[in-house]
Amino acid sequence: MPFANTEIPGKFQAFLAQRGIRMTEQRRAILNVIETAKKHLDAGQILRRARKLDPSIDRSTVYRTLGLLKRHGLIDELDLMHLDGEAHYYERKLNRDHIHLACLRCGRITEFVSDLFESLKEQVEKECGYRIAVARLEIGGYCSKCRT
Amino acid sequence: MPFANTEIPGKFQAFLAQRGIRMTEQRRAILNVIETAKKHLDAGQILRRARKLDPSIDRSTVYRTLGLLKRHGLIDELDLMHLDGEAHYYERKLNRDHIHLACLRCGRITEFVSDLFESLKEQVEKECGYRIAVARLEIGGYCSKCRT
DNA sequence: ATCCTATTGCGACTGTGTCGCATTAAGATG
DNA sequence: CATCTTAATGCGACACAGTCGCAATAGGAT
Ligand SMILES: [Mn+2]
Ligand SMILES: [Mn+2]
Ligand SMILES: [Zn+2]
Ligand SMILES: [Zn+2]
Repeated sequence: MPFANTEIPGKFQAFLAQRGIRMTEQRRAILNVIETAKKHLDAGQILRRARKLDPSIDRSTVYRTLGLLKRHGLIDELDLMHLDGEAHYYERKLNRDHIHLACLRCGRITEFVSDLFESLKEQVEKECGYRIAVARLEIGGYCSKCRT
Repeated sequence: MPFANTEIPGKFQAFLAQRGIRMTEQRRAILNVIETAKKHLDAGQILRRARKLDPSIDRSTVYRTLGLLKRHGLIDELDLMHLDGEAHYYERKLNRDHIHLACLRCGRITEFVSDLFESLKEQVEKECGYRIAVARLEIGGYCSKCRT
């Protein structure tokens, strides 16, 4: 469940328009689904929801759109420890990065923001000489309720 | 390229024996491949290398053994940004966790150890109440040679 | 040497993600 | 508004990772 939506929906569309990327009926539907999602969705779930807005949308269009959004840094792709199958999960990128914790017993997903994480990324950029585009910290473990 | 091998090969076998897990010809081959690997390998690569030691080994045995090693916390599973296909990569777990950086242009993989990373994990355990089993920090970006 | 059962190979299967190609429709232009 | 260019789509076929049930095999305890 990505963080409270403090963003105005429609941001994606504005961003892409500014870069001269063509807006289609299908893209509008997919962007809408992702922007308003209250949890992490995989490609199949995105497809099903988008089809409620535009029933003609094809699976491959979803994948192509996810590729587009990834390339432009608008969404992040997650494994969430592949607790159920091999699909990847997507969420819109917000101002601030966050960490994902997945409980290996109950499957609960927790999000966490940390200044230490920001410092760590800075350290990596400096000491490894990388310019970071995506930073994914995913943790598998046992939540307070499931700890033995 | 996992870090310099300061570990004695055979550790896996000893560990599993101690837990009363049956050792087979096939498992010995697979463990050997993983323990002596000098870079991150995917399941297909592990299979091909293991077959040189025991040609009868089947794909499913590799996957089952990887599952076993994951469950016992002996190996880590990585995406490495899925730079080439959807396969996952494996490496033996060492004393110290490390971060993976993947260059989105040249594909180079860099490993990095950081105390900040250790502190961050401690913070997460405390503040989120999780007992961490696996912590994966994977970064996609541009290495010093590829930065525009 | 015998026995129990965990592990294996096999084969068939599921599901994710990709791609080429003919068709459609965005949106720029006049 | 009609025309035109070309990016984007739907479709179908595909590649490939990973899983599973089942009968046969072999570890290793006795
Ligand atoms: Mn993955
Ligand atoms: Mn590594
Ligand atoms: Zn839990
Ligand atoms: Zn590079």
